[in-house]
Amino acid sequence: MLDIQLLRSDLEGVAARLATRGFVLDTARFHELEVRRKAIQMRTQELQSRRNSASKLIGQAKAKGEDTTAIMAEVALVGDELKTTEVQLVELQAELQIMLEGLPNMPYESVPVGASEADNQELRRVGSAPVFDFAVKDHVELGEGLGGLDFETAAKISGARFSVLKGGLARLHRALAQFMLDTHTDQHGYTEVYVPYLVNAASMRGTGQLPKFEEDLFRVPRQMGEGGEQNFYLIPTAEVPVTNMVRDEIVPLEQLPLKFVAHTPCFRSEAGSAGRDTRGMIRQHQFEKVELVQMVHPDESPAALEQLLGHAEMILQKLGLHYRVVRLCSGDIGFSSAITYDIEVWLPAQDTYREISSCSSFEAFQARRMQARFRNSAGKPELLHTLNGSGLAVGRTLVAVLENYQQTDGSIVIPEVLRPYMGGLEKLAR
RNA sequence: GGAGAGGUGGCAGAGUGGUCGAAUGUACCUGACUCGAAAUCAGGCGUAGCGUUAUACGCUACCGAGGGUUCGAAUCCCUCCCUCUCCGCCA
Repeated sequence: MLDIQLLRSDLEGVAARLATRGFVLDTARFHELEVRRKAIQMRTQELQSRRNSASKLIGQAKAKGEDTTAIMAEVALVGDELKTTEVQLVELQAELQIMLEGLPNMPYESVPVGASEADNQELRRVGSAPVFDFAVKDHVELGEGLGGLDFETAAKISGARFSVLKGGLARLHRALAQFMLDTHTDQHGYTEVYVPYLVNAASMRGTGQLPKFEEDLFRVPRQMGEGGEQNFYLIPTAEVPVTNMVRDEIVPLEQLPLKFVAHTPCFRSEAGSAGRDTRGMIRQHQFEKVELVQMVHPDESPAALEQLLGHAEMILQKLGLHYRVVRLCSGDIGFSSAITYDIEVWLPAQDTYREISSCSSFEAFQARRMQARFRNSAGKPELLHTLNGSGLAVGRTLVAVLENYQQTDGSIVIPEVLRPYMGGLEKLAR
């Protein structure tokens, strides 16, 4: 959520910055709502003030045993008008709130202006693509050849966009997650957290998935007492539960920065992506991710994003995988993001780079929604900055390892850093 | 699933229809005393919105959440959520 004060003081400036990401801010409507809100709020508060002082007088008069009919008749009139204006005020503020929650974050100045993926900026390539002297297979062929990847059984159990892993492949998948967690906790200073996979609507609202993107989520209806109904949502990323740990909190200054890492499953309905990446494990309804989350002092967030990006990159470097870092353009960054770097890993079978991590700074956008604050050096509560990034998407990393470490006979050489997690095994073969 | 207790400022904890944004204690800040500290004494000390661009002033809202009664609600009524204790069941 953007700061409403900023919209009030520099509406055109905000509109201009949102325009760079293809969002049209209805400035006339905002202005109109604000004018009405201001008038009604002032009137309401004036009436409340009169009612309060009159009520106080009634109390005093009654204590002395005096007659109060005249003043009570007067305050009744105030009460009648107040009933109307209070309702109007609530409605107006709700309208403003809906409008405000529908506004995406403003991109940083450094974010290249562009309309789509095609305008993203490649920053660097790290490592080099492996050279094969045979026809490479993709991860589906490799996995099925090893007898460890089974989409048919997954389809029977659940449906499309699910997978079953078996044997060495299942273990390799687990090894990757363990390796990532250990690296981030031991070497990068993150605290591991275990969090709920079902969260309430307030948490989804806090990180920006709700109200706008409900169709991307799996909703789990839940009967509450006396016909009440309240939904749980399956998390689409650990970002949601982990970032919401600080919702409605005031963190002491000396505890900053907070750095958390969590390994969780992620659930996405993939509405609107029918027909995209239907083959293999690239785009699933359920996948595992190791997520890095930081809550930092506002002054520190640009540097923290660079560090966080480096932490994610380190995993690929240790795994010996070739990748590139891309700065997303204004038209391609996510709703809540002010700046996003994607890490794209080389997939030889597709002869292309595919996203394996997305690292973003949200500035105070999420913190404002969540009322996540810290106590600054003046002792006053101030909004935190939140950041997160995948470190990394486990399923896609498995795909990358399979494809990049394949041998001519269809076996897979296990990257050295993973071998301790594989009982010393050096190679996956049928 | 059953029974009971409870949710109030950073923390503890009083308040059961009006003078309560809220006693008191504690923590914290300032000052006095002191060479300095401790102890003691005095004062201050919630969040947010609006007027208003303003750490100053005024007004408004906030006592788990939402609704209701009332001229007036932390306090009374209704619904829900959460926490704790005991019993039952259970990975």
